[in-house]
Amino acid sequence: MEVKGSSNSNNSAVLISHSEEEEMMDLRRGPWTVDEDLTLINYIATHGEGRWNSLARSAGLKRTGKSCRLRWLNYLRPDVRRGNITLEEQLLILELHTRWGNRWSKIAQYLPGRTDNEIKNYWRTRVQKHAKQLKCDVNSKQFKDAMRYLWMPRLVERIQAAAAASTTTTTVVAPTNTSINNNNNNAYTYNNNNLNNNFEVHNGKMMLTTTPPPSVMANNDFVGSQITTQSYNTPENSSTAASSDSFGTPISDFNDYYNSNNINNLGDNNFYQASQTLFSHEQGMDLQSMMMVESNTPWMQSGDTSDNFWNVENMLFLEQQLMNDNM
DNA sequence: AACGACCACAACCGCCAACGA
DNA sequence: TTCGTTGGCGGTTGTGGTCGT
Repeated sequence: MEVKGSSNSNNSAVLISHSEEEEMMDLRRGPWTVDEDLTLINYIATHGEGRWNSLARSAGLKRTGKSCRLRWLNYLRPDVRRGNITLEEQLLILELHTRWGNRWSKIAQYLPGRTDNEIKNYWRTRVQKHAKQLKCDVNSKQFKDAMRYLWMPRLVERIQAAAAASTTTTTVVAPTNTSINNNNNNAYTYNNNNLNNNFEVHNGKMMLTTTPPPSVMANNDFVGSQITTQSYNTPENSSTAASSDSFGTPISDFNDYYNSNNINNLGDNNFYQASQTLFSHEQGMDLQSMMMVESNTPWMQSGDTSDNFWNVENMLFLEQQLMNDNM
């Protein structure tokens, strides 16, 4: 596995002096080297973390305390989970972002092993990209509606499908009228208002439950002896049966968003059709006009168009969803 | 093969709040 | 109360990899 940002075994981290202090101390900047990583890991294993400025000096690292802290928290910590954002995690991110906005650290608290930086990057590179493609603001109601009524049900559907493929007992319900109960630091319960099904996410794994969620470890104290090797980018937990990226990949993946049987009866539509329709609705167009506009829009005519059909029933359904949402 | 565009993500920056002297 | 230090947060940038032409 590659080591992004720290794979430079040739000590190629740039020596750049930005401030006088840095110049005096000959502080390093840029990618961390393996040696630096090992130094930091070993020092923390022995002395613990905190007091990062003095830690950096004591460890002999020519880095700012801030840089050490970030390197540790975002990359070197043993409980950092690396690899693809799973479907469950995507769902959580979407849900939590609708609640808290760009409170990345807060969101990260609910995704064990994921860092705020990782979630932030995920949001910026993938979610915002699609908002841009839809020519709307990522914080707009339209986009949030698209997430809520299109992406999230689809995510649940895919999680359900994946779960069904691996087990035959898990049942997950669409979170179209959901609430999240923060039972503890790392577990959630999605309560569907219409049905009595709950699913919970524990340590990044979604499960149907009828019992209170188990307590999840609150702290990840790192206690141990000297570490001599580092398992970079271990894909542990990074890829499950449901770990494919439902909307992180290019448009083609979106296009099949509603091509399969859909719990919300929105089948036979691709994501962009649905989204664009949603936006048109928000802008006050009538359904017939929307259909005519949509059928002539370039994005509808390009790519996977075999299933491009946005029928009145589905649009009425979506409209009903919006009305319910506004009540 | 070469090149440019795009993507993903590590790392950095600036700001701010908390805290202790 | 003031000031310096520290840690945390959200935003931004830099860079290597990938993909399409």
